[in-house]
Amino acid sequence: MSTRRATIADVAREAGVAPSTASVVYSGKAAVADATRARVLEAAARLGYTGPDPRAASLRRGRSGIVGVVFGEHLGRAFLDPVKTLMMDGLAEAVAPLGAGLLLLRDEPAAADAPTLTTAPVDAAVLINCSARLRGSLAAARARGIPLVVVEGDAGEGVPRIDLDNREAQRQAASHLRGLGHESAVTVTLPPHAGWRRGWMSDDDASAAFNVTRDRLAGVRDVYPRAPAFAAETTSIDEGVAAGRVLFAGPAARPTAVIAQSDLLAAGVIRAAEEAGLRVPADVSVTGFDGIVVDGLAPYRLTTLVQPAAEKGRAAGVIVSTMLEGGTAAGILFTCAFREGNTTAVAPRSPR
Amino acid sequence: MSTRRATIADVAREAGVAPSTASVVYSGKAAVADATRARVLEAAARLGYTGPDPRAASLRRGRSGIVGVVFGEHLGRAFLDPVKTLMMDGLAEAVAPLGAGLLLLRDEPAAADAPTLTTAPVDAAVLINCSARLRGSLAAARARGIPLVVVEGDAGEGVPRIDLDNREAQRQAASHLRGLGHESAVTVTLPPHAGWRRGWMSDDDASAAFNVTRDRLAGVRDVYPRAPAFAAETTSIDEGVAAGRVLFAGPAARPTAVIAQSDLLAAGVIRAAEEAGLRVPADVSVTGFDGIVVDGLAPYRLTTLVQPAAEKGRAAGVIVSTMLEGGTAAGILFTCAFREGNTTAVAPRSPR
DNA sequence: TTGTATGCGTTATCAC
DNA sequence: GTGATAACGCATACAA
Repeated sequence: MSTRRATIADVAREAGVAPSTASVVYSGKAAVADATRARVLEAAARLGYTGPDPRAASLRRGRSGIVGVVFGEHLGRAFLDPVKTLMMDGLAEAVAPLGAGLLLLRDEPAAADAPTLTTAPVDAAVLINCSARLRGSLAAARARGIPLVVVEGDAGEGVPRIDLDNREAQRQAASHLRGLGHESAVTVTLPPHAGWRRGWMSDDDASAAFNVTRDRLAGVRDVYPRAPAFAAETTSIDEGVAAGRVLFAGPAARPTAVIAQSDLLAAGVIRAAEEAGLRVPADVSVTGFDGIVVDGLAPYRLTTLVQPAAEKGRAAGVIVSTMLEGGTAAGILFTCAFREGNTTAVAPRSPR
Repeated sequence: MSTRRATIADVAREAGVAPSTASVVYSGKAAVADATRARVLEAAARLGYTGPDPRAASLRRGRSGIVGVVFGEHLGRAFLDPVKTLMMDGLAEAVAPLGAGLLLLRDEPAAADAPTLTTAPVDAAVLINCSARLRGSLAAARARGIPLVVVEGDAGEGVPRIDLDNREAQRQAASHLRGLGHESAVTVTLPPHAGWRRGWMSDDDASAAFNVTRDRLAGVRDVYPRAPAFAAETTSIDEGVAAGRVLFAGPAARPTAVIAQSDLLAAGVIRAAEEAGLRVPADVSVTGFDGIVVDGLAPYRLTTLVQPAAEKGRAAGVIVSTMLEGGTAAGILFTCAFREGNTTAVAPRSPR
C-alpha cells in the first residue's frame, strides 16, 4: 500500500488516459470506448482505487445527495409513532430517485457540535413538527438557498407546507357521533406543546397549542362546543389507557363518546373502558385518528380518520426534488377519509 | 443579490482580512481579536454569507461528520421494532459528540442511483442486521478505510461486532420453565430469513437462519431438544396472535409453555391464549425476549430477557468514534438479564 | 495574532 | 471518444 490513497488522477495516469476520461468511466456521463473503460478499470484495480470520493464529488457538483429530516422531538420518540414512520417511508421513496439519503437532524441539537441544518451537507431539508426554536437556522438555510418543506407546522412565509384538513376531518368524526345520538363527548388530545404533562386542558392551553392538536380540537368543538379536552403526554396506547382511566373513573359522569386524536390513544381508551367494565361500542363509542394498523387491537376496527401518511412523506420528497431542479412548488393540503369501524354505535338510552 | 453566492474569500476581502482569518472566525480553531471578529461578521452580514459551505469544508477536512446506518430491511419495518428504535437512540447519542449525524441507508438500493455505502459521504458506517447482499460494497468501504461496525450480524473478518449472548440467555428462559415443571415447550421465533412466510420451521430452516433466530432457537433446544418452532414473519403483536392461534388451535396438544423470541410476539401469544380461553400464567406460561415496554400489555409483566438495546447502539457509536480517531476496537458481547414477571408459573397438574 | 500559499479529489467545459 | 484545463470553497502549515 502506498502512503496515500489513490485518486482518480493516479488511475488516469496509470491507465494512460486523461483524468476527465477516467471520471467519465465512473460517472457514465458520456460514452467511452470499451477498450478504454477496461484499461481504466484495470488500472483502478491495480491501485486499489474504489471509486470517486463522495466528498470531492459533492463539492464539485454542488450536490451531496443528502436530504435532511429535522424532527421537533426526541428521535426515539418520533419513531415510536407509526404515522411518522410511514411518512419517513414515503419520503425515503420519493427522494431515492434523486440519489439522496436521509440525514436525521434534531431542531435542538443535543451536543454543541452536533450537526445542524447549517453545518450538515444537505441539499434540502424536510421539517417535521418543528418548533419556533429553529427559526434562526431556518433563515440561514433559506439564505443559502436550501430548499425547505415543512410537514404540519409553520416555518414562515415562502416555505411550502404539507398539511392535513385536521379540523374538518375531526368534525366529521364528531358529527358521526352526534348523528348516533351522543349528546356530549370528551376528547383526548395530543400534547398541546412540548413538555406537557398529562391532564385536562384549559382554554388557554388550547389556543397556544401545536397546530395539529389545536385544529383537531377545534373540529370537535365545532360540533360539541363544550367538550372537555384531556391532553396526553404523547401518542401511545399506554397514554390512552391513562387518559381513559381518568375519564371512566367516576361512575357519575362517564362519557358515552370519546374522540381521540390518534388511533393509539383511542386503542388505550378502549382498553381502559373494558377495564372499567364498559362495553365498546355498546356503552361507550370511541373514535381515533390516523387510520394506522394498531398492533394488537384486533378484533376492534377503529372508527377513525384515515390520513395519507406515506403520501405526505412522498409529497414532501417530490416537492424538494422539484425545488432542487429549480422549480417552484406550492404546499399541499391532504384530506383525511372517514372510516367507520366497530367502535362507535348508537348512544345508550339512559345517559349514565 | 450578486450573481454568485459569497464565499469566505469574499467576506475576507470585504472585511480587509486574510481568508485564513475569516475561516478561523467561523471555526474557532485559533484566537482572534474581538475587533477583527466583529469586522468579519459585519462583512459577512453585508454579503449575506451564512457560514462555510459544508461540502467544501468536508473535502478539505477529510471528514463529513456523517455516520451511515445500513439496515437489512425496509426502513419502515425496522422502525416498527422498539429494539431498533432504542438502538438508534443510543447510537445517535454516542456519535453526537463526534459532531456526526446519522444517514439512513438501505443495503438493497431501491433505485439504481440510490445512495450506497460507497457513494454517500460517510465517515463511518454501522450495519444492522445486514445480509450477505452487500458484501460487495462492504469490501469497497473497507478498502477505502471507512470504519465499520456490525450489530448482530457477520460482515466477515476484521469488522467488529456488537453481539448478544442470545443462546445462553434463551436457555435461561427455558431452564426457568423447566424448573417450574413444564415438561415440554413450543417456541415462536423471529423469521429465519428474509421473505419467510409464517409457519412451522424445519430443521433445515433452522440451520440456515439469521444468527439471532438460530441462536435463540438453539438456546431453547439446549433445554427442550424436541421443542417445535413456529416462525413468525416479523416481530409484532399481531404476528404473535397469529402464531398463538395456531398453537392453541387443537385442544388436544396445547402447550403449557411458550417461549417467544421477542416481547411483541409474546404479547400476541398471550392475547391468543386469552382468546382461546386459557389463563396466563395459570394454564400457559409465556416468555418474551428484549425487555422492552410493550405498549398496551399491562397489567401483564412479561417474564423475559432484558437486552441492553440502547447500550448496543451506544457501543456501536463508541467503536466507530474510536476507529475514526485511529484506534482499533474489538467487538463487544452484551449479556441479557433474566427478569421474572407474572406470565410464567408452575405447570398445570394435568397436562392437557 | 494575522497573512500567504497550497492542495483536498473531482467534474464541467470545451476543443480536438 | 478523448484530452487539457479550470474551477468547486475551504482549512491548514508555515511564515511574518
